[in-house]
Amino acid sequence: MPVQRADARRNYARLLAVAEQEIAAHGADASLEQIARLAGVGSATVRRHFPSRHALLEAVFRERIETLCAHARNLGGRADTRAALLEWLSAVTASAATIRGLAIALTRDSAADPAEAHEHCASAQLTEAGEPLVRRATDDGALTPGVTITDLIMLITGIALATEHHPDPATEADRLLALTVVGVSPRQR
Amino acid sequence: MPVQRADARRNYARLLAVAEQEIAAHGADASLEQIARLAGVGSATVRRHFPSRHALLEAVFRERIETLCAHARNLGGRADTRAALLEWLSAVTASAATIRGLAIALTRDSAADPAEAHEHCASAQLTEAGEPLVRRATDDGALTPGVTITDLIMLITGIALATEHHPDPATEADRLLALTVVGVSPRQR
DNA sequence: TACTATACGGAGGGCCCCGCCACTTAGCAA
DNA sequence: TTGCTAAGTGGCGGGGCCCTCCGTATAGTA
Repeated sequence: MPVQRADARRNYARLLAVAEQEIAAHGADASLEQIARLAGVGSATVRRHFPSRHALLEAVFRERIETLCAHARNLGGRADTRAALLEWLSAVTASAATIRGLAIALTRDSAADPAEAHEHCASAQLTEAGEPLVRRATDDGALTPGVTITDLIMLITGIALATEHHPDPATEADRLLALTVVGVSPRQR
Repeated sequence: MPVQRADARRNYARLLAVAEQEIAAHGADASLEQIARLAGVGSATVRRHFPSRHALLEAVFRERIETLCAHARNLGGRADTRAALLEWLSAVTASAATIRGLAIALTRDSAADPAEAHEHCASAQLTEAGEPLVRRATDDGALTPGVTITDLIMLITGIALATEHHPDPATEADRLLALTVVGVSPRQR
């Protein structure tokens, strides 16, 4: 008994590819019907493979999220825990600011259907992957006490959302992240 | 020759009142038709008074923005320039996080029709009002060099957007603002 | 009171999301 | 190879929203 029929898998793959382009072109609320049209399938098929818009976003960004998680894991052994955390935060910021729709997806799955499988949603994955970096940095005294991984991810998604309409989102987002890291107030005392 | 007919003024006022409620209830992309229905006017009338959704948002938030600008002006005389700036930033954050749709409106008018009157748009007004506070704080060495009023407003709108779906947006936003002010890295040296 | 520019509302077209259901077809078994 | 069956598909209809156009009503004036 095949888990999924061959044509279904084919359609899934085509839809994912088309969706990626459409979302890159028109943002997180690209037309699902347009995606179906470009993929050469009926609109019901989109809905069958991706029950909600959020599910589609999740699927489209899955690889990218996993790459970021892997990056975090690779940085886990670094001696300089502060540098490791900052490098990862910078990478996440770059992705969130560059890949259209990602930031919105991250904010939205915080408040999606509560019944849904929230274990594997993008923001949960990122949180889980980044947590060790934060903990190690905190233990080293390289992080302001009380700062959590959730705080950091929220700040990053916020920065990405705010810079979305900027001429050069990536640069601006990185700039704002840098400000956030050192703080707006100059180091005193 | 009256600038505007009495019935037009009446409809404008009713629409504004209804729109405020609807936007508070359903966010920045509340249905314009629903607003028209609740106000008891045709949908074309909404469009006549507010050519774009952005124009409607601008009108709805106008008073609040002006209040914030007045607040900034009142703080202009404070001796403690750092405290003055921080108080204002906190006030802006509170508004952006509390009033649904305001943050989105702020990000959107950065990238609205370029031909439109961008002189009086909400973000421009806030920028203009906050600039003196930033300048004075910078002169006092109470602000990290290079930080502009534009940066700060972008950070605040970002924080507001990211905390929108949080159970307690106001508290969370204030918390993130505090982090941003002191910086994620602890003061060193 | 009569007139006119101003403002109004509804109809119609286009696009989209969503759910339903009859039909096709992939993959298995004889 | 040939049927069989359930998984998978696509189109259709309903409802909603946005937007534009155009005939009509009315506020304000002469």
